[in-house]
Amino acid sequence: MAQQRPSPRKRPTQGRAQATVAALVEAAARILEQDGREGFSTNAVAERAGVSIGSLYQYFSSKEALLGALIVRETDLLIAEAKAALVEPTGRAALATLIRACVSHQLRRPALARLLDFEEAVLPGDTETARVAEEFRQIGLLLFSRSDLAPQEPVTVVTQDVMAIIKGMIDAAGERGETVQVDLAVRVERAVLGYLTHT
Amino acid sequence: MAQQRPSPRKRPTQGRAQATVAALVEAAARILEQDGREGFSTNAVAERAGVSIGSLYQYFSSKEALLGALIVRETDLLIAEAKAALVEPTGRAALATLIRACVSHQLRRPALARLLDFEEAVLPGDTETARVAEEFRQIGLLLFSRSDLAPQEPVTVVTQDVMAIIKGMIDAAGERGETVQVDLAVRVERAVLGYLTHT
DNA sequence: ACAAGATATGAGCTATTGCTCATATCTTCC
DNA sequence: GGAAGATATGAGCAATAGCTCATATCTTGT
Repeated sequence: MAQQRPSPRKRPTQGRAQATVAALVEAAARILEQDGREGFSTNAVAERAGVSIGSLYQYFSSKEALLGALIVRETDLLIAEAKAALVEPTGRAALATLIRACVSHQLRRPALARLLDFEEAVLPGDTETARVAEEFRQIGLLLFSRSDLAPQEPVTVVTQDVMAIIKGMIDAAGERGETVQVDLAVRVERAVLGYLTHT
Repeated sequence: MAQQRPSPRKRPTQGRAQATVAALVEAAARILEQDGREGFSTNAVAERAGVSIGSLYQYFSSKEALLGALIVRETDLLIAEAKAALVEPTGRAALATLIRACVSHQLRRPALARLLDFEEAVLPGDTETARVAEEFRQIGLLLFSRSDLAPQEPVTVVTQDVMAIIKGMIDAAGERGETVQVDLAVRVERAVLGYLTHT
């Protein structure tokens, strides 16, 4: 949606609007990171973005819509990284890539990622957030359907469990300020492989 | 604190206050379960508890204090169940017991447990909530210090990771409405043992 | 230069929030 | 019965929330 690119310099006016929208979404992210949900008011977001509340409501129908847009922005980022896993030759390599994507995504902005994880589960799913959630789920499903990972349970269950393990370990690590990506990735990988192969 | 018991029938007045406090805490739980954080207002809690806001503020210095009391109540429940793990003969049995405690605690009131997990991490830790958090952590530490679990990393790291795996899988399961405790416990156990033994 | 659409503004509305306090009602003991 | 403390009440305050709308400014094509 934001990725459409009409011939450049053609309608610079549109650029202004886009910049405003981007500023608002980023302001929302920063406020959530620094002050948490309780500080997340539309007035605060607008001020932080350097625009008026009027402008905020010109682009977002409600506070929730703004939060939804932020979730979509972040999840799209994660999906882009995670897709690299799909082209790996072996299931194991694919898993490692997926985990690295998740780890790097989470440790980039730990507080934000954690908060959005929670909020995503609570928010009444609008169409866009549902889309990205599903898209990410599909990547997992595809991965764990690979025969060389030999899951012992239905793929859907395995996918849910593995995603939960990854998310759980990563959230906790980010929460206590862990920053070394490799260490964390190695441990998560061990946990997931352990889950997949333990008899 | 609430567990003190002066000779019964001696000061029944105290009983009234205790009942009010309990009603308030339980009302808070129910509101959080049904309406989430956004519906969690002190006025709403008081009304649901069948008392006035005045009474609420007689026993809780702030909204956060009330939330803290709820967290303490729930964590104490979990700790009571989890302590059974400490007397198990083998490390593996202890692990299974701990996991079953967590699973049963989580599936009893899934929405509440999930929300409090998150809130506990965000809330400015007062003394009591810090106490229960530490008490629970100690149980984990004791468990994973057992030689027959043979961890490959520092115990503190193992404890954090395993707790995160348990919490992550269990939260996700509760969120999507899973209700079969045994199934879930088995899978969590496999994940944890896999993490502990995978080379 | 000008019309017209796109974009931005912010005072201000209504509703609700967390919380206080003066007052009232219980409960106990003499 | 009545004093005294414990407990309960709820109207209401200051602050803030989400959000609207009449108005202003900017941008572009002609």
